[in-house]
Amino acid sequence: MELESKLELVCRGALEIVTPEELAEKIKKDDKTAYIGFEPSGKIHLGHAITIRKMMDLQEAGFKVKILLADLHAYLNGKGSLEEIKEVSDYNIRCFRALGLSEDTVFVLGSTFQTKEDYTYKVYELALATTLARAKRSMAQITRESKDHKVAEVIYPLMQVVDMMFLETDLALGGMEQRKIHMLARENLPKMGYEAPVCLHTPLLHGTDGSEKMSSSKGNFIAIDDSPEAIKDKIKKSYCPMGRVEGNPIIEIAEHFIFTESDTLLIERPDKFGGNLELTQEQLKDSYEKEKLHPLDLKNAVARELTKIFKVVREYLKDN
RNA sequence: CCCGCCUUAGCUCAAUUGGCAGAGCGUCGGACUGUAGAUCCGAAUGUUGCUGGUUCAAGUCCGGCAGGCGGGACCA
Repeated sequence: MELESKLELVCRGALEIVTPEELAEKIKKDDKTAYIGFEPSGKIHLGHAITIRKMMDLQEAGFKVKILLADLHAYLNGKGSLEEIKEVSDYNIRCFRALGLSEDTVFVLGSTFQTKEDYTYKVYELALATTLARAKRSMAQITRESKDHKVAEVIYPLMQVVDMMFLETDLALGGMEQRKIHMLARENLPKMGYEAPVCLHTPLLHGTDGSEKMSSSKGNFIAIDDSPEAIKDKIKKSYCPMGRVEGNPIIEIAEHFIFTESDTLLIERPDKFGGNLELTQEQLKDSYEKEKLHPLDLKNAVARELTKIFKVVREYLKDN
């Protein structure tokens, strides 16, 4: 693949790359590794899927992909006992594979290396270099909601920074909520003798309730293995203001999952509402904004396509 | 280690001298919209942190334990 097209592929849909210049250099390397970490979660949803798809782009561009099942991080974030978390992580690996990552994807369970002596010393070293305020700030969008803040909360970002070093990361991928931790990494890894990774941030998907972020804890997600009925039901219940494209979860789903696979979306609607339409992404946004496309018609079309797109995922998970 | 205050619905908090455990938010359902939301109705929700006691009767009083917050003490 040409360098230019690799770059284009990697950057497609990214909200931010720190920095594009460094990426252009990294991408020339023969051996290059991209990493992302996930706290094991009971449900893998569309938000996760956006980053996994980006990882697939990176694989195509020649990156070796490492997925961290951050069991200790989940533990530090109060998600349950280590044993429960490990169990969920096996399910998560199946989900990630189902989404289409290649066979040579490396899955790493965090606790297998995060308790090693040299790792621990690096965490301490970073702990000494990082102010409390900075560590807390980096966790603002990640920490489980609670007013009783635990020390665990500030250990978490430090470990994440050290992870990048131990996983020999050239590129760290994450949603925008990861950016403050990533910046902490870029600032401090060089001080510890490790070249800072390029950071690539994907947009966050709004929750089906219209809130800032889709997250399993808030129950405002569509899971990648939701049944067609559940998908339809959740989309029907979703926040979707007439004429408003900005922050509209249904429009976002169309953008990220439908128009990435096909150029147009078929809107089926009764003749009395204008009959069927076939729209490109631009046309869809335009008609929606002008209120020429009704939210319900949009929802029906999105639910139909989303069900189709995730059929292979549901089937993979049934058989594996 | 000691002292004080706190712990009630998913969340924030009420509950008189001990007398049927409530509200707001959220959730769910209905109405209204050709979606959702907003709005208007309606409903559900509890081992009152755990435990022992006093009492006809304990969220409330007494003891113990746990967790949280604040202070004190210890620092040869």
